[in-house]
Amino acid sequence: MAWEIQVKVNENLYLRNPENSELGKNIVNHGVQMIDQMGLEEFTFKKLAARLKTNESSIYRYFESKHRLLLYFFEWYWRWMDYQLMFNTNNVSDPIEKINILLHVLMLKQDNMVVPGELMDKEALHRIVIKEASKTYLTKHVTEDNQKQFFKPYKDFNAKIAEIIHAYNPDYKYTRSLGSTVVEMIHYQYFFMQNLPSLTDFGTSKDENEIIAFLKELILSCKRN
Amino acid sequence: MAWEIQVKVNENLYLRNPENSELGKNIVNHGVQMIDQMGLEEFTFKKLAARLKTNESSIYRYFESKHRLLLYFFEWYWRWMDYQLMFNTNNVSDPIEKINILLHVLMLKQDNMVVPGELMDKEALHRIVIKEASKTYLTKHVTEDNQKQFFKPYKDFNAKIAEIIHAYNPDYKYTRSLGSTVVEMIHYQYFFMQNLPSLTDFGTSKDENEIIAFLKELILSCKRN
DNA sequence: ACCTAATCGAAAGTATTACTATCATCTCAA
DNA sequence: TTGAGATGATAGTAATACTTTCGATTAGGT
Repeated sequence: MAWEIQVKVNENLYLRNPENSELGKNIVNHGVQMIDQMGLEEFTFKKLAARLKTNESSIYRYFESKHRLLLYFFEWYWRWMDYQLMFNTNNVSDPIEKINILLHVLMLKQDNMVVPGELMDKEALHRIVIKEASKTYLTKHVTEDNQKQFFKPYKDFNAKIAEIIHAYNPDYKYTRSLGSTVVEMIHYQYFFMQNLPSLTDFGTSKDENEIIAFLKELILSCKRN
Repeated sequence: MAWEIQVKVNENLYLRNPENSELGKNIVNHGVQMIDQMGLEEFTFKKLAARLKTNESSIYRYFESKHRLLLYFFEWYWRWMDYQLMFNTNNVSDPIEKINILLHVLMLKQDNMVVPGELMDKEALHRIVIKEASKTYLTKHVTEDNQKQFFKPYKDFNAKIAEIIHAYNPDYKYTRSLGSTVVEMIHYQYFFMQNLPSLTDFGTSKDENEIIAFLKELILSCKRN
């Protein structure tokens, strides 16, 4: 093929690069499927090994723990998101249109860049990020993991949101906090809408577009007139 | 004493009411301390039993699992918050002042109602809620737990926030979602400020009052002029 | 074709967790 | 004084989250 886009993940997250072997690719792809289906707590390397008809120890040769595998997905997701945002906002100069695109990218409602040969199930990954991502940093070793740069893609993505908000609203003081609010809330409002609907205004419609509308209005209305 | 205020927790959360015995009270009070100090994942009933110089099995007679104990704290916290909000907004009619009080209550910066004989460490509990609360509902059995009404106090508190927002801004369509955004974000922004500061605008000052200012402005600016 | 290193799978082992079950003791209220 | 309820000690279970060892297979370089 004439070109290729590759998501490059922090090397410290794995022991052996899963991209470089069939087994590695299977671990990642089936890992996403399984965590999506059974939830992070039920998921074990033993079960994954059984599904791949291999041995637990083989998986441990790629990832030193379940937590690192989750961090791998988390990194992968935000690097991919970063690319999607860059791609979809290319040649767009209107700040409001950029905000609009941002929200659609975050909700996985953009035109997906199809990468040839790419096996990662983006929808399953998106569901994992919604439900499990906060478990990557709500731990007692956040600081350590942060020093190892495991949250860098997430923080970089946030910085880009802050920039977009700044372009729309240069006098606003809380661009970073509003940015992280939007990212977290696009996931939480979705989760609440599905599971604890009275915490949202979308319990009846269960329409993701309403979440986008809510957050868009939230960002736009922060501008003083 | 002439009066007493008691936080009443859903009976399905415990096997034996911990309020009714010394051991029960110790489980609850030392449980809060330990989870605060070592984090939820490190905390076990065995360690708690060792600290109380009792046996694991005795603790299991009060709470059928660690998760239920966490839910107990979560319920307790939101019922107590509910009382604090009611108490502190009593006789206040100005909507903006109510919003202000709400944010200070949520940040534990209100005048604390001191309940005589009350042992629960509110500051430790508050830290637990910041760091561990989302783990109560980001599970595969949310729906079950929700049916058992375990999230009722949290949802009730949210409904009150929605009312307060509505009183200030009657035309606003997203009162519930904005309410849950504010509650979640007062905790997340605090956590980010301490642990992943680049996700906020408060990394340098580390000042909780700035979080309150950010959220206050966020709520107030949603009103159309 | 041959050697070597890397990779893999199988099996077993370890420490810990999250419980459950049994039983003896202790206390306190009728 | 009797007996119900609460407690404490011990033991046991199934599962998790790994680690270690070892032998077989495979792949790459000369």
